[in-house]
Amino acid sequence: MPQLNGGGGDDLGANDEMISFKDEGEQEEKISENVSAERDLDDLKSSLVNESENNSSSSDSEQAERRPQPRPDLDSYEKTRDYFSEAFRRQQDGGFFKSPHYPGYPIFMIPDLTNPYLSNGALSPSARTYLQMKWPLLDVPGAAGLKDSRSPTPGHLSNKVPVVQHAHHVHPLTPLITYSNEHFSPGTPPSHLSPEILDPKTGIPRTPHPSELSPYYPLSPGAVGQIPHPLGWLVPQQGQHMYSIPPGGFRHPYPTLAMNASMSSLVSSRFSPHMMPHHPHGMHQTGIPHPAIVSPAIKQEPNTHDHMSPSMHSKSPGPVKKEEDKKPHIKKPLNAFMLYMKEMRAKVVAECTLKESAAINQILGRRWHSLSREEQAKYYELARKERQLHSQLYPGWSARDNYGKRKKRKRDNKPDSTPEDFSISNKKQCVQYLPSEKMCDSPASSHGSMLDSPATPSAALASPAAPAATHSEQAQPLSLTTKPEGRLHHHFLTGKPSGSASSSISIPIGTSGSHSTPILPRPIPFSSLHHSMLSPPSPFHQAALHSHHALFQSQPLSLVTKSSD
DNA sequence: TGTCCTTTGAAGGTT
DNA sequence: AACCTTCAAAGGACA
Repeated sequence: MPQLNGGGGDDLGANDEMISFKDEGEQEEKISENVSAERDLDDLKSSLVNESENNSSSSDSEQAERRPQPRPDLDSYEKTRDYFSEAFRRQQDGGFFKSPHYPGYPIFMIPDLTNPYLSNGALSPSARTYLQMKWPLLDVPGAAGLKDSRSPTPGHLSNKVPVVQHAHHVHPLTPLITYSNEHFSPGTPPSHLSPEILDPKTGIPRTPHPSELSPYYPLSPGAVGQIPHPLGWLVPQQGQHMYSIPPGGFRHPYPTLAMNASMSSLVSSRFSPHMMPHHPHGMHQTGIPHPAIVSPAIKQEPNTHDHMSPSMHSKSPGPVKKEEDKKPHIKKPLNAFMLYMKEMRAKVVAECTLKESAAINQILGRRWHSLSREEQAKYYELARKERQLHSQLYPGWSARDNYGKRKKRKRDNKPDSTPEDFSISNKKQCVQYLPSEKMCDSPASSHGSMLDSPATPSAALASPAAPAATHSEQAQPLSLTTKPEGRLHHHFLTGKPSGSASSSISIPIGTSGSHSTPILPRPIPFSSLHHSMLSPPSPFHQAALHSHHALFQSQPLSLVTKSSD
C-alpha cells in the first residue's frame, strides 16, 4: 500500500508497526475517537437493525435504550482511562490486560511469538528477544512460565488475542498474530463475559446470541478438552492457518534464519505448527479437522493442481488418499481490508444484532474508510507480509489457481443498463450528501466521483475516523442495502496503494467506496487529515464538517433490503 | 446444499 | 495502460 516505509522492502516489522505511545492526551483523544466511532457504529447498526426489523417493537426500545447513554466522549474518556489504568496495573502484575477500545496499534502489535520451528509452540528465545526488543514494556514470560494455561483466567488469556485484547476481544491485528484462530479460541472469553459488553437493555453483562459466539467458540466439547497448549494465546491453535498445507507437509523454502520475527509470526500464526508435521487428511494430530486445508472435495476443480508449485507435489499425503486430497486449496492471502474485516467483524457483530454479513461488511467498509492512516497502514503492511509469506510458502502458486474453485459468480445485471436496470440501481441509490457535486445517482456517477475523490487506499488513508468523522457519521444518512444494483467494478482502485495520500477533501465512504454504493463524501476528520491537523481544525474543515453534518442530518437512513423488493 | 450478497484489495487476464 | 474478472472472509438469506 501506500508508501509504507517508503515501500520498504524487507523491513518486516516495519516502523509503522512500532508506533510508539503518544502522549497521554493524544492517546486519550485517539481513544476517545475510537470509542465515539464505535458508538457511531453502534448507532448506525441500531438504525440498520431497526430498519431491517421493520419497526419492530424492539427497535424503539433499543434506540431508546441507547439514547440514555451518557455522553460517549466523556464516558469513554473515563472508561479509557480506566482501561489504561487497568492495563498498566496488569502489566505491572505481569499479567495480561485488556485493551482499551482502540488504543492504537502499538501495544497490539505483538507478533505471535511462537516459533514456527517449535512445534509445541514454546516461545523461542529469538522470539522472546524480538518481543522484548519490540515491546520492552511487555513482560514476556518464558515458555516455562507460560506452561500452565490453566491458571490464567480465560479472560486474560486468549490464543487469539495475545497480551492485549481488543475491547471485544478481537485483536486488531489478530489476523497476523494468530491468523484465524476464531475457530479455536479457548482462551478468548466470550464477549458476554466481557465487562464492557453490557446488555444495552439491562446494563448488565449480556448473554450473547449463540451466533455471536460461533466464530470464536465453535469448539465442541471434545475440542475444548484439547486445549492443548498452556500458552493459549501464544500458541497457534490447530486448524487455523490461512493457507492450505501441502499434503506432503510444508516445505519451508527458507532456512530459519531467513525468517525474521515478523515472518515467523505469520508462519506461526497461519502456517504453523501444523505446517511442520502435517497430518494426513488435513487433520491435526489432535483430531480436529484442519481448517487451513480446504477440502479439495469442496470446491475442487480439475487441473487446478496443475498450477501447483513443484513443492506441492513433492510428497504424497498418504497412500490411500484420493487424488483430490493431494491438491489442497491454497487460499489467497488476505488483503488489508480482509484482514481488517476478519478482525473487526466479531466486534461489529457483537455490537449489534445485525448478523447479515453483507450488511456487516458494508459497515466494515465504511469503517475501513474511516480508519486513520496509521491504522490502515498497519493492515496494508500486514497484508503485504501475508503476501510475502504466501509467496514464499507457495512459490508456484498463482491467484489464478483458485479461479473457478468458487462457484461462478452470477455476473450481475450490470451489463446493458436499461432503464429498468437504472431503476433497480436507484434502489441502492446513494444518498445525496453533497447538494451540488458528485451525486452518485448512478454507478457511473459513482465512479466519476471517485475520479475526483480517489478511493485509492492512499486516499482512504487520508480519511480517518475521528471525533469529527464520528460525529458526522452519526448524523450521516447511510444507504445500506443488500440488494445488488449490478456489481460495479472498482478497478478505479487499481490505483493501487500509491502511498500518496490524496489531499482531496472529499473521501469516498458510505456503504462502499467502490462498488454499488455511492460515494459519500464527507468531512474529513480533523485528526485524520494529517497529524499536524489534529489540533485546530481549519475553518475550511469546519465548514466542510458543518455543511456535511447538516446534510446528513437531513437525510434519513436508508436501508434497502432484499425483502424490500 | 449451494449460491448470493457485501465490502476492499490483489492479482492475473483481456482489450 | 486501462479495463475486467475472480477470489479472499463471513454468515444470513434464499433458491
